[in-house]
Amino acid sequence: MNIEKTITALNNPTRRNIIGWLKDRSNFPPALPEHADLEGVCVAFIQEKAGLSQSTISNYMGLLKEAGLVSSERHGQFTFYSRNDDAIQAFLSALEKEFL
Amino acid sequence: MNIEKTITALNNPTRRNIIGWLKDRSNFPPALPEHADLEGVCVAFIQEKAGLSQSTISNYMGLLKEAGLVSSERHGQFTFYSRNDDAIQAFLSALEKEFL
DNA sequence: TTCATAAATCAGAATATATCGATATCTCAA
DNA sequence: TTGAGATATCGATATATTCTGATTTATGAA
Repeated sequence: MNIEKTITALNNPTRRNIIGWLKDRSNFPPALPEHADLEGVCVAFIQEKAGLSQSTISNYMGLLKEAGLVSSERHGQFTFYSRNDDAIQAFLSALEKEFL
Repeated sequence: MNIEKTITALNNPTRRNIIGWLKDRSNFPPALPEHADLEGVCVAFIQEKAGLSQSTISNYMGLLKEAGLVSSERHGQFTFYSRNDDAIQAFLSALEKEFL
């Protein structure tokens, strides 16, 4: 848990939104039938929801992943990103410890 | 509680340290006798502890105050800053609500 | 009223972040 | 093996942040 990197990753409204959206798969279009059993959401769906360019979202997902807030799995041409609940919890605990 | 402004204020190690230091008055030199009954710590003490310039610390305290994380009281030529525990708690709760 | 001190504000240089379009890489399918 | 689609990476520009020293603005004391 790198608190510096994590705060920086979350210091952006779109990236915070992405973390929020990923709480619930139904925030995105239904997965293709062949992806029905996979965790996570592909970049294109996140991009569409965020309304920013593909390169920006790819970059954002990289930052969130670097910070440990999401994980990714590649399946074919798709990369599926999902929340890393434990890391998010750990971050909040670290903040409490530092500030309270 | 402006989560954007607050995260930005905390997205800096020195500013996070300041919030931490202000938990305990004994992190700073003893107050002058004529200030013994006042809350908070003067800018000069914070500056010395942080090891950054006066203008930087004054600016940082302004950001923290803008974000509601500290309050200030002027007494004579001195400005005393103290933690705003409620706001810090509210921020952590807001983060939890947004992310968990 | 004038001086010294504490803090705030200003102007500026260096670095980081946001965001894009273009290009490169990877993988499936024809 | 070629083409198309999904991501990732690159290069660039605009904006924001960090941090400084210099200046300005209080304020208390001589």
